[in-house]
Amino acid sequence: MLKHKHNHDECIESALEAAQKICEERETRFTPLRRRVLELVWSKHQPITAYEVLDLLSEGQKRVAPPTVYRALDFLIEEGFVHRIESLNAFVGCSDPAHKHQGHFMICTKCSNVTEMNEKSLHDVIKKAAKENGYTYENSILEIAGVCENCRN
Amino acid sequence: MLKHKHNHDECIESALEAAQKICEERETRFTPLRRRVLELVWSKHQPITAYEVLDLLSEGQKRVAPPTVYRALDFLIEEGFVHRIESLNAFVGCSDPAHKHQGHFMICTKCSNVTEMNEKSLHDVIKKAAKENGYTYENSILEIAGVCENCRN
DNA sequence: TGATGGGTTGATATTTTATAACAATCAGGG
DNA sequence: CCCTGATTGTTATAAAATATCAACCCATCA
Ligand SMILES: [Zn+2]
Ligand SMILES: [Zn+2]
Ligand SMILES: [Zn+2]
Ligand SMILES: [Zn+2]
Repeated sequence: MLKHKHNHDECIESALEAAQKICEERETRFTPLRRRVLELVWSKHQPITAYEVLDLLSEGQKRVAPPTVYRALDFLIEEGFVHRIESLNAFVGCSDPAHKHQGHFMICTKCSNVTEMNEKSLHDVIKKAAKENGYTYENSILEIAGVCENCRN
Repeated sequence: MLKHKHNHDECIESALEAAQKICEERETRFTPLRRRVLELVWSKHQPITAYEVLDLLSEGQKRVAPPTVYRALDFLIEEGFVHRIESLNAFVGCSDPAHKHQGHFMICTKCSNVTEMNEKSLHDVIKKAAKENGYTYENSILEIAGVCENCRN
């Protein structure tokens, strides 16, 4: 269950438009394939595996091969339009692609919905912890498993 | 490079003894296989993959099959003697097996050494963030990538 | 024009990581 | 000893990701 009902088509559309715009700014190539893969990642509005993307991408045409999908995903991750959820081997669209970052997520163990946290304070605490332990911070993944509000009711 | 030089044999030995003791308390079975796998996980004192464990375990005897290793690792993770590092598909011995928890790690991108953080404050901040976002906290993984003190020099 | 070169995609094969399913063995209680 | 449940062995397969090389696209410029 999604946290809030919303027009998901619009939601996808705005993600695609944002990506397009950012790529123009950065002069990187938002090719039809990359656009289509980003659309498919958003289509589920939940974590989606590379092979699920592959299946969707292959519908109504010759089956594509894994590298096609992985390369597109690599690009989208590199640009910050998609995050990889390590604990699920799955991918999810970024809720704030304008600002490059690694994602901090909460994952509902009942419904599999994922919420991205864009909280600077949390980010700062993590950076600080790294520093205190003598590490020069590069990036981090945080994946919290729990039960979401909807699923508790 | 390890942060501090130490007698690694002793280090392994004490991890094994601690595990043995905990299993006696819990009345779970610390079989020779499970003991051996835990020993191998500790032997590297760095994240080790399941198949590396498999190779080591197979030395000087008939090659064991993957399920043998994965089942032992499952047990050790369940008991809290080993953590899985999601971003590396690898496993590492827990530095504080007496208190069950999921691990929070820093991973050096130069030397691959891993430091486990057993900081309650960090744990509390993460729990708090989950609560604020409407989630009932179950557990979490945190994996910070950075450069360790040794590797900066 | 058409050669050149970088970036992208296609295609084939393989590697790496993990699990399913069932048989054999072991350890403890009656 | 026999039964039972847990553990381990064995075979096969699934799932996730990558290596490699060929084909294609397209902008630049000789
Ligand atoms: Zn994001
Ligand atoms: Zn839920
Ligand atoms: Zn630990
Ligand atoms: Zn290092």
